Amino acid sequence: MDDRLQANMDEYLPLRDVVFKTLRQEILLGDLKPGERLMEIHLANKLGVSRTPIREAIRKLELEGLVTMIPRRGAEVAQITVKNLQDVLEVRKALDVLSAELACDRITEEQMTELREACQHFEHMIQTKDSTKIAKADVDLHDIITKSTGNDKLILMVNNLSEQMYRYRYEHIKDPSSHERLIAEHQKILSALENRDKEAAANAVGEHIDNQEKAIMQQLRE
Amino acid sequence: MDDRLQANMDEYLPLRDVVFKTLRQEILLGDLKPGERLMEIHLANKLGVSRTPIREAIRKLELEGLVTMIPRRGAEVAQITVKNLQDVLEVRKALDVLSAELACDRITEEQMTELREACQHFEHMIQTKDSTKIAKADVDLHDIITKSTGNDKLILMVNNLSEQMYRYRYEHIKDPSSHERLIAEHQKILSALENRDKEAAANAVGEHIDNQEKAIMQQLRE
DNA sequence: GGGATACAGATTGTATACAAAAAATGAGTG
DNA sequence: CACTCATTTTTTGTATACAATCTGTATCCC
Repeated sequence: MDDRLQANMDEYLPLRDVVFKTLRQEILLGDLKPGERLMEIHLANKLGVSRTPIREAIRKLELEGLVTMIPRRGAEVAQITVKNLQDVLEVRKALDVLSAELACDRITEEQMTELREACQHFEHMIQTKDSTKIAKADVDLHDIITKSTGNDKLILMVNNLSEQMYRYRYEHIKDPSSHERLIAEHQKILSALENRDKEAAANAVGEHIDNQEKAIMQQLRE
Repeated sequence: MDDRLQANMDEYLPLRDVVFKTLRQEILLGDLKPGERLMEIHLANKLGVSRTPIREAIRKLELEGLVTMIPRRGAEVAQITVKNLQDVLEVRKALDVLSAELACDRITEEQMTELREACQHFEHMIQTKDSTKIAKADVDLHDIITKSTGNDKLILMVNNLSEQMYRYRYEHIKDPSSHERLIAEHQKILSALENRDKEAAANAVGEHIDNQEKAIMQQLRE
């Protein structure tokens, strides 16, 4: 019926995973708004599947913290409070700093090259003024650093934490006044990694997150 | 108004959550061994429920990294490798250090008292030589510190990470030769928090985890 | 004997049916 | 008019049914 869901038959994906990714995307992009109820039959009809895959997807979203379960009332998109965001950012800062420190020790020359390219690519995307592209370039850049630690658990957790802030960070990136600062901060991180200077890397990443926090909090006051 | 009614209703737990907790416990305690297949009908019969709650529980365990999914073959208990444990410990160390630092700023006098009591209780439990009790006392003690940060996300993540090592830590605690060292380390952490000395606290917790890592790795070589 | 193949059983993936609870509605009463 | 209580509807929670497919085994052919 809805072949949108079975796009590539080559690689089989259970419907629950398709639904999971779809719903997560919609939440992160703000398509589904905080507090909005996720009703199973409704979603099932909308996506052209039965309730079973929907429910299994919701279980994952629940553990990821993207939806809140109310017993016998179902799921709703998690309400993100200021306190909540601060908590997430506090943890994320610690883990991103850890990433940077580990990366100093472990990043390969190949990955360094990749990182330099990603930095340049980011600057190009800034010039396009296309927020979606800028956001993607930013994510890609940070992914390279995280991946270079080789710590799978860390990669998983940092990704998860980052995702929780996508909707806000996206708005933040829209603001052109921050663009120059972002480029400078990336540059700082890059050169710290090039010198394999853990302390500098930790400081640079720390500041980067602090600024991000300020921007998000500023934006939340509206 | 009907807050009391709701409070009474809170005792209800969906079967999926019961199953989730049960399976997780069995995995963490080593009752279900790494590589073991989790077959839905079998588990459903064993726990006296249908496949539906089992499947939903497995989806959560999957996201938590406790089971691995093989498409169209089902779930199996995640194989824990040395690399895997090192990854978890690396992250955990960063978060426990963060906890200690935040606790220095935020712990209340009441919680400090609680912590002192927990320390004494731990020493008493050591004397009983009952590993289960010692393990519980140890968890309680660390929980107080984590909770005192007031960071809900941090609390959640540290708990999750700790749980991943329960099976190994338990064996570690059985070894009486480590008991004196554990007491000394707890004492060190306690006094650092008493003096609200972030650096000392961070160091003490860092060493604590390092030693734990050594013990677990030692034990894994058998 | 070795290997390909077809069939049977087991197991997951998905849909649907049924039960139980919560929310919404509406009628009756003070 | 407000308020309560019963009834209906909606929605979740759980169980079961059906379909797809993977695995193992036995058989047949070379």
